[in-house]
Amino acid sequence: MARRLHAPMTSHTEENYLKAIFKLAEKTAKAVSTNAIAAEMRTSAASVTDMLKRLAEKELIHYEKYRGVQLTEQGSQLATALIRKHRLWEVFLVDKLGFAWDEVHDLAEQLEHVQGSGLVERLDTFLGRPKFDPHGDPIPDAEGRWAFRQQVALNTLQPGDKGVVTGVDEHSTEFLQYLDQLGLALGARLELLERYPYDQSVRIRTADGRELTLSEKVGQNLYVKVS
Amino acid sequence: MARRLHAPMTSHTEENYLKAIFKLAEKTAKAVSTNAIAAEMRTSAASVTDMLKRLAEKELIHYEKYRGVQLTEQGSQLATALIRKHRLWEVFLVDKLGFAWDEVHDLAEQLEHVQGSGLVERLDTFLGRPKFDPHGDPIPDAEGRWAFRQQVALNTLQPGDKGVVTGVDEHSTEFLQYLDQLGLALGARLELLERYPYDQSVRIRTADGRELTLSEKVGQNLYVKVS
DNA sequence: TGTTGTTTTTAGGGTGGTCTAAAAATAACG
DNA sequence: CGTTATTTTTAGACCACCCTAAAAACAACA
Ligand SMILES: [Mn+2]
Ligand SMILES: [Mn+2]
Ligand SMILES: [Mn+2]
Ligand SMILES: [Mn+2]
Repeated sequence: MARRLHAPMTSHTEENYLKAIFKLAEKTAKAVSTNAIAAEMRTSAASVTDMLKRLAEKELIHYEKYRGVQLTEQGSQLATALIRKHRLWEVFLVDKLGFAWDEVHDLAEQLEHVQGSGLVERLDTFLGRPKFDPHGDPIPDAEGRWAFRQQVALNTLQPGDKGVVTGVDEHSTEFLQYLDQLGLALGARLELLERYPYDQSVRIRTADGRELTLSEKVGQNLYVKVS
Repeated sequence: MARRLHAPMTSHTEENYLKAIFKLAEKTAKAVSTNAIAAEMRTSAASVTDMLKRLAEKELIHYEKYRGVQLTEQGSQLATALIRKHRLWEVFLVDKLGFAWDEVHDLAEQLEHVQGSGLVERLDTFLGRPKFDPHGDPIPDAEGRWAFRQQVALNTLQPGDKGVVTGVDEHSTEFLQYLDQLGLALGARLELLERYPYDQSVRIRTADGRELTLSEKVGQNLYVKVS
């Protein structure tokens, strides 16, 4: 292709890989494995190896055969910028265009790759410099700094504890729509009434007085700030 | 590639070709030539021939070797939808994010390819269903219908004629910034004072009383609605 | 420590998109 | 109408990204 003139330095695909590696590195602390990336990207391990060579060539990751990968400073910055864009666009889609929180991921997945000077900062300003996206995930600022939110999984609360829903661990449409159905949106206040050790489910009361029983799965995937 | 599951039916590249063909077909009425497309896309004629085969295969164009191409109904609809998206995003960038009218083309060129059900219609609603983009170009509606605007090139006016700037034929940064410098934005009122046959330049008076002499080039590229 | 099972890489190939150079078809003109 | 100039297509190659199947490396464990 002779490296097209104004073509961006990193392709959509490369960016998606970087984001996946960043995400995996967050959870594991150790070097990220080829298989983990393949699972995250829903692609083959062979394709991943292929891409890892390219990313290493561009010095976006540290890569040693069979030893897994880590993002370089540059790669990390790129991934952070991408997450910033992704989450800002999600805020736009929900706050300005009126999409539901379970509808925006795929669109943001595309919008995050739009390149152009000033776009992100203008978008940020337009949205009122939000610190969290529609799923409660933090939005890094222009310098890559992350806001920290004091939150725990719902099923770590004890009976009598009160809290506010601040985020979700899962982002699937099924889970988010189920929460909608239960009337549990971001910001919802609740009190934990009882814990059932048998199946790790919990009983809660919402701000409007409804009592709900939530499975272990829901309790793990819902984050709350204890108040 | 085994036709990836959720991959869109048409690639970014194919969409850009369709748009280029649509644009060229508008001006020429005859079948669009390979060379014209190559020039418009800034690519080689060989690459164009290659792509024409693919587009014909997908029945987006009618293509006969050496005979040029025409969009099929389907291709035409796709191109129209793309132009709609492009221009709506331009409105967004200017009206909502505060970009200047000469800065938005490249960004819209990327944003127009974002796919997702409901996005365009929600964007349209959010923007107040605009009928024209920041350059005065008409935005087709969801059914592909175009608004018609009664406008002529500035240099067709006669002394004494008054008008309002409604659009531009050229979209280059240089031209648009020159207009900014002259204080000639969309909606600017003006009166043609005199025509100079020697070099086809014209003298005008703006709403705020300034008198300007505009070259033939500017006179050709500025559209006005006579009032 | 050798064998087995898992992970990762290589080998080989495919598609979409690009290019240059050469061949073929069409258009222009004397 | 034949020759020349132009346009268009083919030939052949390259890169990014993907795949499957086989080989190689590593990890686990008896
Ligand atoms: Mn993405
Ligand atoms: Mn999110
Ligand atoms: Mn485009
Ligand atoms: Mn425009």
